[in-house]
Amino acid sequence: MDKTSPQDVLLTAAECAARTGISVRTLRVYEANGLLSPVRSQKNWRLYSSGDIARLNEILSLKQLGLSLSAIAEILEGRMTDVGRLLDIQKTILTARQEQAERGLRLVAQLQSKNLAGEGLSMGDLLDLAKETKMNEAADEYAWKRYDQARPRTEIEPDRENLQACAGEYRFEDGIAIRITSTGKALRGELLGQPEFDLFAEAPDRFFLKVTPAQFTFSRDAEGAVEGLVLHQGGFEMKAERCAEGVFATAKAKLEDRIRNKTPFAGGEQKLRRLIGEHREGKPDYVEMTPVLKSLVEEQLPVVVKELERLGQMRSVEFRGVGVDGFDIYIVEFENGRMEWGLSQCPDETLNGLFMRPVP
DNA sequence: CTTCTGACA
DNA sequence: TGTCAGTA
Repeated sequence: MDKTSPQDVLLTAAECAARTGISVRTLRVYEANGLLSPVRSQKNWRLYSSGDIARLNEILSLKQLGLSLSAIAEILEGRMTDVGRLLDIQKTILTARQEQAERGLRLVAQLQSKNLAGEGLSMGDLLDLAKETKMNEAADEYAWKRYDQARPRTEIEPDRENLQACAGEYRFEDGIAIRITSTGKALRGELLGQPEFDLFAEAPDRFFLKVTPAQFTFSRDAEGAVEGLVLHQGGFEMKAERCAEGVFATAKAKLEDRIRNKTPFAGGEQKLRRLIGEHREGKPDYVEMTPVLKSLVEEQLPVVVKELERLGQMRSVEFRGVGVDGFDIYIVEFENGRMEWGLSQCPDETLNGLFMRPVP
């Protein structure tokens, strides 16, 4: 079922695990449940093809929706049409919601009787109730988006005129510019500081990337002119509006200047020192971060906190230069070692990138 | 040094 | 799902 062409890159179990953020053990479990079937090397090592990775992404998305491994196996293996698959997933989501509503109702009944008995309700009771009634909708929606963004897609023949209409420059709400060009047969996209990528059509105004699970939808105004786009990635949807030609080139030139002249973001070092301090406390300030970065930071926080604990007091912070991707690179010395930190920010100064790694 | 299987928590 | 033993 999985395509494995000769030139396909094959990942070992550990590499695959690292890339997808799950453990080798988990990969084995999925395989045992018939969800994955990587090829084996002569040494009997598992080798994961890009097809396996795609399938794994789909499995992980379905799992986020709360489906059991056996349910996922059924969906993936049965010759379920797309419609059948969607109905199945919707059913799972709605069932979960129903169960949650029932839990909420039980809680309400409990609190009502407590109230009637004149016992008075505590703040904790009310908070429980609020949590039970409100919380999960956002989580469901996020899980659904992640699934929809990660599912396999089918390419269609793009319409020439449509490609031309989509081409142009756009700016996201945080000020980041993106350039879309038409080759006549397909679209290419370029985000500042990142390699260009191809966009494949799956619908007239909807395109997807093959290198990573992400899609673009283009929107039109009343006259039918393309006025904006939405980037769907990582469970998020980021809107951008068409902007003047040349904005991208200007931003690119500015980045190249920063790289050449080793110019850090204004106030970058102070910001970094503050961030490291906050990470040490396990309480980063998310206010000045884009939503995407926030979720990334939240995800890696436990690991970072542990690492900072090991490293001890911060000794010094030294700016090294600007990377090709626009990240300011700093070397941070600690009592027990050193780390490299990188940060990048949008034109409006919100933080949109942060990475850290230990260096020898 | 890494992966594999199987077992147990 | 983490971890351990005993191998290949």
